Amino acid sequence: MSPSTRDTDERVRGAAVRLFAEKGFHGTGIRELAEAAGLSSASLYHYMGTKHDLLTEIMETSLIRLVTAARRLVESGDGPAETLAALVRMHVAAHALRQEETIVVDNELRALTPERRDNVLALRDAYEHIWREIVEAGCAAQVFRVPDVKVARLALLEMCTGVARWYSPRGVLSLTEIASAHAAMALAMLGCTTPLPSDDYAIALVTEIWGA
Amino acid sequence: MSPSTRDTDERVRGAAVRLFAEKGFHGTGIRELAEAAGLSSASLYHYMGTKHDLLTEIMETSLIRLVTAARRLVESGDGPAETLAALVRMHVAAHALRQEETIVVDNELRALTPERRDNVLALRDAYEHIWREIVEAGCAAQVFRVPDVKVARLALLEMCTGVARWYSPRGVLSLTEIASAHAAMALAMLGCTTPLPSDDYAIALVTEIWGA
Amino acid sequence: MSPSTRDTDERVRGAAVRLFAEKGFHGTGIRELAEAAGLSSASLYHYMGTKHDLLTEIMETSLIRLVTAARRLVESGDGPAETLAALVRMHVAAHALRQEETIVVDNELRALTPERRDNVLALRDAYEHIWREIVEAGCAAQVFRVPDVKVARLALLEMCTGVARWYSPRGVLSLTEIASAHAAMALAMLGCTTPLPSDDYAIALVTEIWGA
Amino acid sequence: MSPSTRDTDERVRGAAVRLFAEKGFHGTGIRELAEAAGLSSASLYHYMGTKHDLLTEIMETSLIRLVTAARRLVESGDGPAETLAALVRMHVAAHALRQEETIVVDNELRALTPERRDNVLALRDAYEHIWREIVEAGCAAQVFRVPDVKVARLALLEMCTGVARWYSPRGVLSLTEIASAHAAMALAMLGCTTPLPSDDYAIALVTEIWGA
DNA sequence: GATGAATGAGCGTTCATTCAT
DNA sequence: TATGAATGAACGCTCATTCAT
Repeated sequence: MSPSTRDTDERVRGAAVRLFAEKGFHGTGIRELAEAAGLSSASLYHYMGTKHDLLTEIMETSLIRLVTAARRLVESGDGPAETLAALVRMHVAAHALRQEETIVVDNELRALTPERRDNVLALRDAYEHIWREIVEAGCAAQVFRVPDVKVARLALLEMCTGVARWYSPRGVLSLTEIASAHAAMALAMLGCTTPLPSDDYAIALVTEIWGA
Repeated sequence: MSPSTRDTDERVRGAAVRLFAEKGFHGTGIRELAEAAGLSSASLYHYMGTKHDLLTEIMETSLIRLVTAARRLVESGDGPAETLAALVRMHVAAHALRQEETIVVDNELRALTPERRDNVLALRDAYEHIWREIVEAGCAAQVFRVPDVKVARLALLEMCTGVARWYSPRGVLSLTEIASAHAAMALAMLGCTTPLPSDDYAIALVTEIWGA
Repeated sequence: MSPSTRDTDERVRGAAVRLFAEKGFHGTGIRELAEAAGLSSASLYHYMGTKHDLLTEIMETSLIRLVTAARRLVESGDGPAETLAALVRMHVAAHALRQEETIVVDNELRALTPERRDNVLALRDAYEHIWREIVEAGCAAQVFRVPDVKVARLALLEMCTGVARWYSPRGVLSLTEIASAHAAMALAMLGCTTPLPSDDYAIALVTEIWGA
Repeated sequence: MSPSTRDTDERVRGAAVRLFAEKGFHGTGIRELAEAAGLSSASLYHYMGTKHDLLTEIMETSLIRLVTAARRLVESGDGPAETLAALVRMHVAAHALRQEETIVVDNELRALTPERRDNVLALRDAYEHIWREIVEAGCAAQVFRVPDVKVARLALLEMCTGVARWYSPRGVLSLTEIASAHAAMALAMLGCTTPLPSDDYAIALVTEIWGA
């Protein structure tokens, strides 16, 4: 596979991510995608299977990276509070830096065929499972105090995922500031008032795993 | 207009809300919509303008109701903490009880033509403006303490809106419990530790405005 | 049949004539027709059979009137030149005063089903037969001198029929002047230089047969 | 563009000209057109823009050719009588040899959108302007004597255009004979008795400009 | 590797017409 | 007499995909 082939592969993938995020899977036509990738619609099929395959690949890659990052943080984590803060920072950074991919993951589950949806859902469940264990561990250790463990976890994830829906790289706050604010609010939500030192490791992990 | 006409109107609207929420606007075909409403695709056009008109109406109605409810709560609110808790309860209740409509509002902005999107965005901005004023008032009065006012407001809304994405009427927690948990977490996020009495007024308001 | 029924009948017919002339039979929708007649599309069907029936009736009525008028002129005619001039005046007057109906007759033959087209063609042939007999009689009597009898007849009719395509009641020339000019040119075309007195009988006949 | 592409282009155009002439623009369906061109309805769209675009192109091409031919004749014309005879021969030949295209031009103006109609009308006006100048020049030079200049011009054009409505290549008269008959009648109509030599240049010009 | 040509299926929408009220 | 409601069929057009070159 020549370098230019890989370039084209990435142009196609990039165009798909952008368009699927902007217009949705069903709202994006194959010709539109081809034009955005600088190819004819027939040529597109040298670089992908079907439109559905492309979507599936995007979603799976994105979720695998999230799971990978989360596992790394959990393995090297100190206590529940520190680990949860790291997860929040990582999740926020990923949803800000890879806004389009994560939006696709969040919005286009419904566009998948049942079989493929199951695969993707398994990945998403694996990711959420990591969060659940931390939240539950923190509650068990009475580091966290919440009205309801499950509701807290879901609310936490929705809050952090939402960053992808409003983040702009041109905003006044830096990504580090936004991530720290979320970490602080997350711990506050969980009734944990211990102040934590700022730490950019989780953000660095995102850039490592997703690429520059 | 006979009663059966209004019934059919509502069947069409109901089918649209359900399908648009489930499959997305672009993922829902006119014939599918017609079948769900128990009509031929031609008959559908007695009860709606275009498919776009139907989407627009759904989104606008939903947002107008949210704005109406929010204004009522703000007008009758005591202080920032009490008002914010009421807003949270109302928003959560609306997103749980009217899950499908609110999902459509959240996901299908991009399916609107620019002109109509502007209208809908103006409504959404009006709604968010109400939240902003409460959050800012609470911060000014030092009832709330947050890392960043804007980030806090956005995170809060994402957290509460997210209920529409996971709520199930068959869950173990009652809606009141979920709403209260969110109110408590919201205030915790905002650094406000004063305990608030539970209050079902905001939820009752939702059922009043949206109908049983 | 009440007077108002006849009024409505005529409103429907009038709207059809106008719209079929302006937009063509296939270019005119039944709802458009209903709106122009001030009725709902369902009510339209109290005043007509099908859209095709309406077209057929318009065309047949128009051609029957042309045949009637032509026969009256031929029966009371003096010689070929006088009779031909009268036919020209009548034809021009009918195509100016009943511009829309005659345009429909000329343009919409193709929209008829074969069976109905045959009926209408028989009427048209009857009308053209009258012209043919006059032209041929004039040639036989050496009152007319033309390069080719058939070509002359066809050219004559096209010239006179064309009036419906350009006549405007707001033009500077009166209908009498236009009719006389055509009569003069027709005779000139036929190589007949005898000057003829102007005579408004043929025009009066048109207003008599077609109504005011 | 391969030869077969051009062939298909012409098959599509040819089918459109034939069907639009026979059944009218609104009376011709896309599937009917596709079948006549030997393609699927989807493939049709490789060879045309919209159905309207196709109609517009047919009408504009036809009118541009008429204008081109007329200008060539006027530039090389001797006097008003000779030039007018040449115009008549050319117009008649074009309307006989390109019967279908000219019928489309004459009948389908109303099917165009206002903007496109304006373009086409400008071309038609340019063509009619050429005729007007010749008729007026002949009248000014007292070569022609007519009841009314404008009426004469309109009648002349209608007579000659009408050829498209009745000409058949299987008729007993040759095209040259028909064209000459019209030239003679036209001059007679205009009160011009000078006999003119027959001349096939105008007809040759038509076959040159329109193709064999 | 790249694409013009091709298409069956389906899109959202409108058609002329019928019928119960 | 009048019309809302209803529909099967068709409208013009685009879809994702394939394949020969």
